[in-house]
Amino acid sequence: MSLTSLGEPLHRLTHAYRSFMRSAVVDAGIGLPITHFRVLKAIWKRERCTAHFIAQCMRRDKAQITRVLNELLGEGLIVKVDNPEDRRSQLLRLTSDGQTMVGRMQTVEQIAMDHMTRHLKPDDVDTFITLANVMADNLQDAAGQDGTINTGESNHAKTGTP
Amino acid sequence: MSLTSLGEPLHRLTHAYRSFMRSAVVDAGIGLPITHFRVLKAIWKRERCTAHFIAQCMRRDKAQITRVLNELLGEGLIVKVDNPEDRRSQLLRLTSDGQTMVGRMQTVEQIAMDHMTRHLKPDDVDTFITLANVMADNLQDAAGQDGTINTGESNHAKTGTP
DNA sequence: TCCACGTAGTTGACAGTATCAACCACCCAG
DNA sequence: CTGGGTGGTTGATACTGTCAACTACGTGGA
Repeated sequence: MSLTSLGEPLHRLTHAYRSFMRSAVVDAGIGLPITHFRVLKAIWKRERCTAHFIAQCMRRDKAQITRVLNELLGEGLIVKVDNPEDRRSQLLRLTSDGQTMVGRMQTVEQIAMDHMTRHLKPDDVDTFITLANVMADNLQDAAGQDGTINTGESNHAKTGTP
Repeated sequence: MSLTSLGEPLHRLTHAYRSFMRSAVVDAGIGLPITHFRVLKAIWKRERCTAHFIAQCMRRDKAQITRVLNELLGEGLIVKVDNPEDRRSQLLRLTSDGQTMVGRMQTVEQIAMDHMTRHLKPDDVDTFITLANVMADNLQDAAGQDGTINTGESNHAKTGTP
């Protein structure tokens, strides 16, 4: 039965993670969905961040990004400022509320990570991350052949802070 | 900052996997969402399977399971038969169409797995599965405790499939 | 210059996934 | 029989993901 035994553990882990994060976030009195936080974090990490960049690095539809950004805007967590290099786009920046929010969310995420990796050695966590990235690259590579996204760079969003 | 870098690779892999599977399924001319397949597979694997069992083993809300089952029923992929041991529930069984569908879907899933684990040693895949299961267990353990998350450990009913 | 084409972002529509709460029918212990 | 627990259904709602059409702007070539 080991044929398909990769998908199920992956679903299980993802579901457990999302579920844990969601309730932890609610417990912390934060009314922010996970995706919103991820977008917020991307803006926080990236100076000169545009909606396009977020859509690319998260491999999400730009439509979804637009909507998330509008909600973050409505919550006063970010602002858009004109991009002097391209009038079609705006640069995204955190407000001070946004910065505070990132801090709070990261605390929550840290707690989740601590629970998640309990009894695991840092080495194991590292291995996991590496394997996950390799697999994601493999899949995106394979999907790319079918005529999907291919904008210049190949896949190494190694979570760096450029 | 590498402490919190577990969530992103996980999201990335999950998204890539779901995305790949979705389009592969569509390419194969199968109009069945992933969740439906997972439920179907659970029924296929489990003799004497009930909705409750599926909800438990997938950790999903029973409401969602009900709806998925109704759609599978509508597609003629499963049937419900009275459970002689409990008149509240019905046993779920695949029709021959359902069996065929499981076969087709598994072919697709196998292709996804092959792509996903390209360049990886079987050992690596094994390690990944083990780590994913440990983390999922950790999170479910932690979520099992109530609200405020701050316990050592007192409960470790691994409920596991080794 | 002007045009055609590409790109950044927006909007609408919809499918799929997840969760909560109320509810019915049944099971079981007392 | 009665009351509390359980399996399943239904309604409501929110989150996530995707496609297509559209606006406004950027760029390269005639």
